[in-house]
Order: sequence, then structure tokens, then C-alpha cells
Amino acid sequence: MARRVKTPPQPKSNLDARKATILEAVVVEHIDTAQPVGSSSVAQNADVVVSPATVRTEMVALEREGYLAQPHTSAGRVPTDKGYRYFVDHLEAGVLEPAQQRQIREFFAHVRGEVEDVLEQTSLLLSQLTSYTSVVVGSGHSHATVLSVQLVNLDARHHLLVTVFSDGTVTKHSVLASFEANHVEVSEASRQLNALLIGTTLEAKVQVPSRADTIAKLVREAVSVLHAEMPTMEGEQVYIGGSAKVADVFEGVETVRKVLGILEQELLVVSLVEDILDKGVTVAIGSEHGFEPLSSCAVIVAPVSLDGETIGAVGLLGPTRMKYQEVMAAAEAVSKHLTTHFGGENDRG
Amino acid sequence: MARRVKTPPQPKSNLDARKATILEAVVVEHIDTAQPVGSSSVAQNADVVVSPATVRTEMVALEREGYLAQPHTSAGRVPTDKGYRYFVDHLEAGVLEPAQQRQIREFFAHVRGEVEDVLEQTSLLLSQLTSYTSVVVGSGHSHATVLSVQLVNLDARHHLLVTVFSDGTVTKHSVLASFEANHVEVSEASRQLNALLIGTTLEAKVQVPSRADTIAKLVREAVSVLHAEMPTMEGEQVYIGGSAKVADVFEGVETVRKVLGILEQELLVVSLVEDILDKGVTVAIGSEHGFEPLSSCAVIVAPVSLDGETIGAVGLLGPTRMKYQEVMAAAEAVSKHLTTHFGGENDRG
DNA sequence: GTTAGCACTCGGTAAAATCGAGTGCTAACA
DNA sequence: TGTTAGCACTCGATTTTACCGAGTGCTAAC
Repeated sequence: MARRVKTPPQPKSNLDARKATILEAVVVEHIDTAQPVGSSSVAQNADVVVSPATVRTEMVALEREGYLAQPHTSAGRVPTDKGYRYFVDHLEAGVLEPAQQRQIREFFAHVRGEVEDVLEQTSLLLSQLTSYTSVVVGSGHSHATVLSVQLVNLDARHHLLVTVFSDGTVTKHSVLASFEANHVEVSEASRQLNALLIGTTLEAKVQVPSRADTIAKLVREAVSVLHAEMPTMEGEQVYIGGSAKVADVFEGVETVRKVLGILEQELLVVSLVEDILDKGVTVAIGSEHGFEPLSSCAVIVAPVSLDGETIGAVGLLGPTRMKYQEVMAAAEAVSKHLTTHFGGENDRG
Repeated sequence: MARRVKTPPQPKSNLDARKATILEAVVVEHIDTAQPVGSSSVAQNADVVVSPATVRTEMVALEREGYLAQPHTSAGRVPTDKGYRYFVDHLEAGVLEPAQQRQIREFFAHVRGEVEDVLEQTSLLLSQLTSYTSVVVGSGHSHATVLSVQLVNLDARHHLLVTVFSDGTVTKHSVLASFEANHVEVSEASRQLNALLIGTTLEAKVQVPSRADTIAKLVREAVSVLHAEMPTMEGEQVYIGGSAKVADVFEGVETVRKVLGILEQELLVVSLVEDILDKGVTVAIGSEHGFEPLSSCAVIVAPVSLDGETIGAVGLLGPTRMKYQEVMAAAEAVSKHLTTHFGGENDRG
């Protein structure tokens, strides 16, 4: 749990101080209780110095301006997406619990293995930390160059094309030839492929040999397989952690079903996260991300960068009434750690 | 939907024909309606030729023998795990709908890509086909031999060790050296690693050079990284398709949460499937798999084999009141197709 | 401009009434 | 002797009703 730092009476754009305080109180209480908030409980809030009656008047105004909504007459008020938006925009940075800080530090101190493994584990860490579903996206190697290519033969006609890229990714592709080739020919083809491809990006066109011998045919075959697979290879990696939390965090079974259905379509999730990142925001609330099935969700993202370039992102998905401060702090902390984790590796090299 | 082939009055072990027919009718109806089944609806069943009163008498017996249970007095009967077990054991093989058969054929006619991709897609196919959550397990390469090793240098101290195994799997491992090495040294180390490791399994001990030069150190480093990672490399692959179906198929949110939580722990799922396979059965119902959190689930598995050896399995997870006939037929069909799919590749080679 | 007071609304909950599917038992029947 | 119709009875599910109280909007006094 992030401890909330007491808000000093700040100038808040758009809303006068009293309305802002009341709105904040409503949001905080509703996030806590999941219930509509009434005027009297707001008035009890230490930051609010007026009577319930006055609070009611202000609430009517806030409702008219679209910050609050009433589930039905004679119920308390509930924040709208706009209300949450205001709340988030005027939220001072939260501070993580020491315990959580420690957990993150320890995780990154001990985590090891390939980038993919680290990202996957990170997604688990995040969902554990926040009790929400997490999404970790590693962006694909769009302009990575080829470091090495190797054609390995499994049997006379089956070969495996293994490619290593400058960003450390490795791909494999089956090459099924219509003709037989022996060891010597395969390794010669492998040599030629290396000469041909090393240092190029996959977008680059290469001059394949036009000879009709086995080796040339192998080379052509391999190059074409590689290029054919290229579109697939945009290959953002996605790791989703704690999808079971969805069932904890949303009430309606219907919502759970919808959200899980979305999470299954990883491409959708990636584009969602990237959309949000592109807009330059860190939180997308309800309808803001324009993704109807997730209209009851809020998504928090934080970019992971290397050498000033965004190489991925971490995200958290919860209900609109999520614990923004705490979760934003966690996302930020983890993304920072990830950034230095990968950056640090390079420095050491 | 699988069409149910009309049951001829079969000798059924343990239960006389009438009890068996009644039990079957109860199971079928309960699977269909999810409601307790009463004596009169059973009596309306065409296969049952006695009156509700007689059905009731038999039901009392079936309940005493543990095949049926009563949620409360004056409710209909519900099958127990034992009841489902009897039902499944006496189920004649179902026939898939032509549409489903076609879907499977088309899938395997058009699917392409690496083994991993095929398995992942297959899991989606299965869950689509059955509306249940599917699990596809590819067993690890326990005694695959090394076909090729390659050390690629990313920078002076970072190298990537890429290993190709005889079963077509490829692994990569980062090698971080405490000393610098140039291109020439790295490729020489790579050459030596090849000489050292090709044809061996990872269990085999190899004779590493004891010299103190850069190349020997690199070789030792690489070998040790490979061996250190070996335990992880048992690497069964798991692909879970349609986890969102869990929310459709179970009623209680609590159950959904539990099942999703289990599905997240892929290792658990693998061991569950393998346990069931080891027992030589194809269906585990409720408590049969001895896995408390999944006590309201049934799991259907079908092995995928190559050259007489089990190389994987497909599984489906649903509620105990799942459509056994249909789902078993689907699982079987898909596992057969997978078997020939991978077997066929080899034949062609 | 703020607040106390008050009538009013309306969802939620609990109690009561009702319904009916399904049972178990018994007595009659083939 | 096994089967069945008949019947009283049970008990969860559904509906009805009553009621409570949190919360509102309004008004009049401060």
C-alpha cells in the first residue's frame, strides 16, 4: 500500500479548491469502498470543512460538470471517468511502501537469465506487487541487424535456419528443400548466407546467387524463408502476469469474461499499450483508450527505454477504481529498474 | 456438437441394464441442463420404459451405491464423480460433426511454421472447437543431442551461445565473460565448442581444455553456462488456449478464480496432464486427479506420439459436467492429426 | 454564502406467502 | 414379486410485502 502524502491546498486548474477537495474525497472513498459516496461521509473527511448540505450543493455542480454520477436518485455519488481523470492529473507522486521497494530491489538483484525470462518474471512481480493484471511488452527488433546466420541440417532435406540479431534475439526457421543436400553443401551455404546477410537488416534486399547448383539453391531457399517470415518477426513479446486477478478485481462475471477474452488476444493488448504510450500519457481511464470492451478498466503504463529509445513498456490493468497512486508508483519503479537493468548490462560490456 | 450414437442395450459391468440406462439418462440431462434431474424427466426418456415411481426406486439404489447425489431432499439427482466415471467408461466413441472434422482438416492442411507455433495454434483450435480451455504440452528434449553450437559475440564481453538440438529446438544463453575477446578468438572458441559438443547430450560430461588462454576460457565459460542452465531446459512447452472460457463454463466466481490461478502455474498444469497420462487414462473426473482446487473440473487428455514414443499431449479442461463424448472425440482427432503432422514431416525427409 | 431541518425517494433487506418440482411411502395391480 | 398410480409432504426458489435508512433536494433561518 502506498502511503498517501497529505495534499496541501493546491491550486487546481478548472475546479475551485473546495470542489476539488470534495471530488478527491469522493474518489478516494469510492476506490476504498466500491460504494457510492454520500455527502455526510465526505463532510467527515478532515480536508473538507463544510457541512453535508454544502457538500451536496457542490456535488450537484460536480455532477452537472460531469465529474460525478449518481447510480440512481437518493444514492451517493460515483466518480465518472472524467472525475478519475481529474483525480489522477492532480495526484502527487506516491511513495512505495518500504516492503515493496525492497521486494523490487531484491527481484532485480537476483533476477538472471535471458531478456525474455526477465521480462516474464517482471510481469509476475508486477502483478504480485499490485494485485492487478500486468502486461510487459518488449518491442520487436525493427532495425536490428543480423549478427550471424547458420543453416543446420536435420536430415537430407530438412534444415534449420538460425539467425542471431544485434539486439540479442534469436530466431529459427525450418527450411524444407525439394532436393537433397549433404553436410558439406549445407555448411557452404551457411557460410555464404553469413557473408550475404551479416550486418543487414531484414528489410534490406540482398543479392542472392542465381546459379543452379545445390548450394545456391539452398541459399535462395533460406533467404526467401527468412523474408517470408519477416512480417511475423515484428515480434513484440508480450508477457501477461496474473490474469487470474481479473476474477478478483471485477465483480460481474460478464466483465471478467470480456476482459479475459481481450487479454487472450495478445496483439490487441500490445496495440493498446502502444497506443497509450504514443499519446504520451501514463494512465488511460475507462473510455479514454477507446476500447469498448475495456470501458470499465483503467490501464497504467510506463515505458522502458534504452539509450533514450523506448524498447518496451510495463502496464497494469485494473478497474477504473484502482489504486492509482500505489500502482503508478509501482509501475514507475519497476520500469526504472528495468531500464537500468538493461542499460547496466551494456555499460558493463 | 457430437451426435450421440444410439446405445444398443449393452451389458454394463456392475450395474444392471435398467440402472445403467437411468444413470445415463440422468448424466445426459444434467450435462445438458446443469440442473438436478427428477424421476419424471428420466421416465420420459425414450430408453427408459418404466414409470417415474420405478425410476425413483432405482435412483435411491444408485444414490446408495454412490453414483448419484441429492443436493437436498426433494430435489432431483445429480451425478457424482463416480457416476460420471461410469458414464464415461461406458461411452461409445463419439463421432465429430462434419463441420468440426473439416475445421480440423483445414487447420492441419494450412498450418505452418515451427513446432512451437503449431502447438500454440493447436491449443487455440482445440479451445475453439470445444468451448473449453485447452492445454497442449510438448515434452522436453530429454535425450536430444547437440547438432550445432555457436558463440556469437555481441560486444567484447557479451556473447550469445546458440545451441541447436537434434529435435529441432534452439536455445540461447548469454555468456558474460570477465575478460575481453575479439572476433577471431570467439569464432575459434565457437569451432572448438562444436567439436566438443556435437553429438553429445547435455547430460554427458565433456573434457574442457584446461589452458589459460582466452579461447580456452571462453570455451569453459560457455560449457559451464550450458550445464548450469540444463535443469531449466527440461523445458516442456505448454500452450494454454481459451483460458477465458473458464469464466463461461463455471458459475461461481470463486471457482473461476481458483481455476485461473491454477492455469497460471504452467508447471502444475504440465504435471497434472502428465500424471493423468501416466495413469494411462484419458479422462480424469473431479477428485480423480487428486488435485483439490480442480475438484469441480474434468480433464481429458490424449497423447501425441512419434515413433511409438509420447512426445506430447493435448488436454481439455472443463467442468465435470462437460460434453465428454464430443470433447473426447475432438481431443482424439486433434492428437491423431498432430501425430501424423509431425510424423509426416519426418517421412518426407 | 452556509447550514440546520425536513419531506421525500428509492434501493436493499428481511419476513411472509406462495408455488411447484420432486420425493418417499403405501396400497393396488398385473 | 415387481411395477405403478396416488398422495401427503418437503423444501428450495420465487414473489410479495413491508420496512428501513442512507441519501437527496429544497427551504428557511442564520
